[in-house]
Amino acid sequence: MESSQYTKIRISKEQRYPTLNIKAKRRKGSKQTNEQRQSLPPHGNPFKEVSGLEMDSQLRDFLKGNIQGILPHLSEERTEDLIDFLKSKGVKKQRDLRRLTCDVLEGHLNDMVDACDLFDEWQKVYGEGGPSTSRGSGLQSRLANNFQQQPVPTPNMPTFDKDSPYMPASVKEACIQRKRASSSGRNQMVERIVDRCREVVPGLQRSMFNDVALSLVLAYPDTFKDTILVSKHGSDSLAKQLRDKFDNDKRPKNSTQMEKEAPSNKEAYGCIRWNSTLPDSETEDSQEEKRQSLVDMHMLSKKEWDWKIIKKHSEESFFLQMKDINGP
DNA sequence: CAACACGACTATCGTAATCC
DNA sequence: GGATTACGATAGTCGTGTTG
Repeated sequence: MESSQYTKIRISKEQRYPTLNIKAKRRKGSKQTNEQRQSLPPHGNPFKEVSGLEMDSQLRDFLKGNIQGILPHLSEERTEDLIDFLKSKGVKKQRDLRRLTCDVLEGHLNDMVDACDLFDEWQKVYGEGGPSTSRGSGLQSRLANNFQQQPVPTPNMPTFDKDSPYMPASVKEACIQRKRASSSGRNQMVERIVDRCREVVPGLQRSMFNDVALSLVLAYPDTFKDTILVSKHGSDSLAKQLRDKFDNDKRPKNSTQMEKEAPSNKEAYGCIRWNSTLPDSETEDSQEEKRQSLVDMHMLSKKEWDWKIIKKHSEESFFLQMKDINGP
């Protein structure tokens, strides 16, 4: 049941693109995706790295401002307490903040939402993609066991791991035990991830879920990787599941009401309510002449097409077109 | 070198399948 | 049986190779 559901959504690329060939695959490497084509704003770091931040007072000031910026409701006392906690976890530089998981933060704050907000913000700003200034630090080695493999963050997209509050308990357990996630757990996870992304990513596009899926598959291959591989990375099913959820959520909830409000397709195309009266300025012959001129134009090469005439005659011969569609 | 063909990919939508 | 999920068709864009 469960496996068949997963198999069902795995569409072979060869099935979908029967003419896929090696030559084309070779080109793939240099291909630019649609989202890459779009000129995304640079992922700037609002917290400019300050040299000498290792100094205690500077780091404290930075952390205080940063935390209060993300969690303005947090009291002075709790903020100071959190700063001490962060320092105890080996945070020596701003970028060390990216090493803290939701689980670790929630353990101290006892607040899932606050922990998640901090985690998301720090991942967004100091995500794994950037160069580390403290590789091999005590913190890193302490936190390294939290992941089988560090998830790959996508710029502007939140990062999800087994400790994320958006991960259902059953899926988290599956990740830990390196087992397949249950169908219901996986669906629940997909729903939560899509919700969260929609919440925090302005201008979210379905293609952005490819990286989220890839990130999870890389981190937890036993739990999420396709059993029947379509591509090398094996994240196609999960990516499609996320995209489909995103798509389906965009649809109107009350389809029956929408159907009542919207005209039927036939009516939308004017086939039922077509006004069969010939315009005053036109005759059957003039309509036929325009039709013939369009046919003649079609016989020519595209270079010779006169678009002004095509547009004009197409509009003016609307009566004849409708008559041909609807009959006399 | 422009025009064209083709492949890869995305977004959208209708609808079948499945879930609850 | 309604709601949700997933499949597949279609249209469109873009990059690259081929052709005249």
